[in-house]
Amino acid sequence: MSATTRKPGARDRLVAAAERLFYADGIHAVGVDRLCAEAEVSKRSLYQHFAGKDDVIVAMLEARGAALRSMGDPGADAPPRERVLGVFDALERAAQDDGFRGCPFVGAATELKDPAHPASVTARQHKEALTAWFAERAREADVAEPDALALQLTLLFDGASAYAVVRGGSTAATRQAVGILLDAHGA
Amino acid sequence: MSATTRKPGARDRLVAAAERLFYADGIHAVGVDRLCAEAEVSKRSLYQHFAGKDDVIVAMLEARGAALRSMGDPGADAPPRERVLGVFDALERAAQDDGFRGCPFVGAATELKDPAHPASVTARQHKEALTAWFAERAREADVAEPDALALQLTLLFDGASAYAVVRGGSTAATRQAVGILLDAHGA
DNA sequence: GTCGCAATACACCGATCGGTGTACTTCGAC
DNA sequence: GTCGAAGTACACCGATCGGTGTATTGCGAC
Repeated sequence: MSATTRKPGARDRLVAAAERLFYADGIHAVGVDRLCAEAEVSKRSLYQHFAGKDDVIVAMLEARGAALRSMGDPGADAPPRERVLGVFDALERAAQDDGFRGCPFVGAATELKDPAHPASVTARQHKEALTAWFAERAREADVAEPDALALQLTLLFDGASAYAVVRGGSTAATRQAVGILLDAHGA
Repeated sequence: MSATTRKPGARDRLVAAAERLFYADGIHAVGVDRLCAEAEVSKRSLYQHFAGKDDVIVAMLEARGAALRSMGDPGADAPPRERVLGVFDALERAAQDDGFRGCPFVGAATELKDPAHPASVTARQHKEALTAWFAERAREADVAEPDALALQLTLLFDGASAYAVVRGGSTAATRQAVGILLDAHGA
């Protein structure tokens, strides 16, 4: 028990339920009643912990972000190229699952539409963090244009996510494209 | 007035309103009341032309598809490489608009979640058509692996769309990546 | 033991959801 | 002139939406 939070409690269960339900069925499709029921938390408690549904969405994305940060990373001692490929391997693995619904951040921003929504801001920050992580690996590999390569890898990442959502599963063409870009940039 | 349709009528106005509203605010966020109001069509008429809201969604995607088919295509007499780049130029132009909300097909499939939903099927078909179009251009350019290249171009297309939605605008890295892939495949 | 906080149960709010029933108007074809 | 199809107006349905008010309970700290 930390100094700020005395109990593990209801808030965490709400966030966990939000991660599951919002991802599986969509943010608009899940009402607060169902969310509370699934979390086994009273509606009143929800509004003691959060300002409203929008606030729950943000908390859910932040929890997702923390969990996803080091998704398929083999570790800092591995060569940068392997670490980059590890991320795409993890995505490919996740995309095989029937329950895969794409990147939750892109999904939230897409469904919310409003770029000024707090959750859209969180989504933007997460994507920028992913690109920055790619750029660090590119610099470690002494790439001439690390930022351009990082952006392109992010495009492929989100493109592969969209592919999985719309068509199901994954394609070997993704990994090939990653290799081509890496080679072209001299990584 | 054609032989099949005697009047321009209410159905077209509903589809047009659906294209605008569903794209701008999201499918779940727009109710049938608002849809009818915006189309200046009575609610009763909607249910005389469509089986339900889901049916309107499908019709809206089909209309979008027909409009988008030859989006930025300079024409069949242009070299295949230019025609491919033309599509990405059109996307880049569209992404500059403040109202850009990504590919409507990916957006619909993302928001609907259910892959069995008729609209999800329509979305899948449209994406497959785009990939097939890329593959035709690749074959015209005598590429060794036309299907792989076509898939990769589709990944970049959807990745760039997601980029615009989450971060706003477009990036020059997209066009560079298209060039790299085209070169690597010998197009 | 008792105080205070976290959490609960549950009724309730106005608004909106997708969808329907019924009666009326408009208008072109014949 | 009349008939049928297309469209409109509007009330209505049960369900659900996000959110609140009120009263009660379980439980650890002191």
